[in-house]
Amino acid sequence: MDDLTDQVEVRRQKLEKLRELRIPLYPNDFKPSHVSSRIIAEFGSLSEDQLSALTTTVSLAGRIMSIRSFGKASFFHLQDREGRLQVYVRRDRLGEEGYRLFQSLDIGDIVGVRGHLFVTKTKELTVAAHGLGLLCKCLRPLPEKWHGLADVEARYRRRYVDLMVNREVRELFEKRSRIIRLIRRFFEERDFLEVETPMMQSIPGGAAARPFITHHNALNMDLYLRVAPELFLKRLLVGGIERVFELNRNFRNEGISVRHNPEFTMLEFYQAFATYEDLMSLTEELFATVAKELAGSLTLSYGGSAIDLTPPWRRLTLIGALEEHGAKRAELESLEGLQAFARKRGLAFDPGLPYGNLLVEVFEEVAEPHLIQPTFVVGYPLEVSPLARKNDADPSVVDRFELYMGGRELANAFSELNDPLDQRERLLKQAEARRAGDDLAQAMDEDFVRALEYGMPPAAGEGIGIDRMVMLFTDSPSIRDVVLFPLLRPER
RNA sequence: GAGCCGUUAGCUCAGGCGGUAGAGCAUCUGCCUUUUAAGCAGAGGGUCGCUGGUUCGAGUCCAGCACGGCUCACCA
Repeated sequence: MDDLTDQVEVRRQKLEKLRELRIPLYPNDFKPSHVSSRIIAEFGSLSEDQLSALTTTVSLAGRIMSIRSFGKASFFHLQDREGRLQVYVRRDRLGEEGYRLFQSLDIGDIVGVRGHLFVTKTKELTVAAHGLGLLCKCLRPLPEKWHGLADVEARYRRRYVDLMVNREVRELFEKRSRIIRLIRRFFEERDFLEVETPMMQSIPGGAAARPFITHHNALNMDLYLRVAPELFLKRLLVGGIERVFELNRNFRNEGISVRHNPEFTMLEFYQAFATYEDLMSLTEELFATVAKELAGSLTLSYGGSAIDLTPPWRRLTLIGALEEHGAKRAELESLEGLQAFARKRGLAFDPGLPYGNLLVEVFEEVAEPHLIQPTFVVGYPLEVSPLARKNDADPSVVDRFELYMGGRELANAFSELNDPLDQRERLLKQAEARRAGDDLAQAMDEDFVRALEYGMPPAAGEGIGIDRMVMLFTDSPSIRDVVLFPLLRPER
C-alpha cells in the first residue's frame, strides 16, 4: 500500500518543484470546449487545407496516456471520457516556460489543452497546442502501454486503473448501463411503477437463502440485508400498484464463484391479472428488445456458442429435461426411482431429501449445463415453491418457470399465491423446517399474510438476475467482470 | 470448506539439474522541432508474497500461512 517506489518519489519531487514555482497544482477553473470524439466526428473528415483555413480553437481536458518527445517538440495522447486525441506541443509555440512545464509532466497527469487542429504527416487529426496546463498530477506510474493491466486481482482491486488503461472495460460498463436503461424503459412503457422497498428487513423472506445480519443501535435490534424484495412488492400489489418493479441489490450470504457475488443486482416485477405464462411472453419480448436495441440482432454469442433469442422459446418440464438425459419418465415419478437414477449418474445427495427437492437437484446437476438456448423450465414441485400458486390440474406442482440460457439460471417466475390461508400454512411449514435446522427455509412473516388477507389481485411475478443477463450480453465468463467492485478479501 | 495452479522491478514477463537476478515498457541523464510500440547513448531501480525447514549455498527443493485464479462444494 505505502509502496514509495523511486517512481512515486520522482513524481512527488516534480510536484514540489511546481509548487515552488507557484504554479497552481489543483486548479478547477479549466472548462473544456470539446470532447475528443466530438472533435473527431466534427473535423475528422476535413482535408488538410480545410483544416488550416479553420480559425476554430478547441480546448479539451484529459489524462496523458503516452508521450513521444523530440527535445524541442513532442506528441502526446490525451484521453478523456470519450476517447483519445493526439496533441502536438513545440517550444516555439508554448514558449520557454510553457514547454519546460510540459517536459516536467508524466504519463497519467491530467491536463487542459488549448489549440487549433491540423493533420500530421501520418494523417492523424491532432491539436497543435498554444496553451497547456496541469490540472492534476498523477503520483503513481500507469501500467505499461501495450499490455496494460493484466493481473486479474489488480484489475478488480484497482478498477480505477483498469478503467483508465483497458478501454474495453469502460465499454462493458457502458453497455451494462445501457442494458439497465433499456430494461427500465421497457417496463415504464408498459405502465409498471418503479419502487424501492426495504433492503434492511427484520424478517428476511422471498427466497431460500442465508441473509447477512446487521444491527441497528438505537432500536437495539438485528436486521437482515434482504435476500429478495418479493414480499414487499406483493404488499404493493395488495395496495393497488398493479404493475410494479424494483431494480436493485440483493444480498446473499453464500460462496463466491464465477456466477455468484454476495451482492448482486436483481430485477423483480409483478403484474396483476397476469399468469406465469403471460410472463413467458413478456420475458421473451424483454430480451428481444434489449438484444435488438443493443446489438441489432436476436443472436448473441456466449462462450463460443450462438444463442438465438428469437421467440418463442422452448418450454420443457423438469422431468422432460431429465428424459433428454437418459431418464425414464416412470422412474422419475417416484422418490425411489429418482434416487436410483441419481445414484446411476454418480450424484451425491442427501438421502433424506424430499422428492421435489431431489428432483430439482438432479435437474440442476444433469440438465442445467446443457440448456444453452433459452428455455423455460416448468413443472416445479410444490415443496420447493412456498410462494407460488398451485397448478389447477395438478396441485403437486406450481405455476412456475425458471429461465435457463447459456447453461445457467437467469430468471425465476410464477403465478403468485394469493390465498392467505394456503400461504399461512406453507409459511408455517417453512418455519417448522427452519426450526428443524434447515436454515434456508423461510421465516413466518405475519404481516405479509395479513396483507394477503386484505386481498391480493391474481398476479404473476418474476425475478431476473441482472448481472447474469449482462454477462450474457457482454460474453463475460465471470460475474466479477460485470461488477465494478466485486467482493474480495482485504489485501494485506 | 476441498483440490489444482499462480505470486520475480511501478507494469508485462523470462529465469534448465540448487551456485547469489534478467528483458521490454516505465523512471533518471544526454542528444533529437511531424512522432505514434519514435529513435540513439548511458544510468538507477528487487525482502524473488510471508514465515520456517533442508543444504556449504534456496527465486529454484520441502512445510505452514496470506492473497488471487480455476474446478468442486455451498447457493432448493
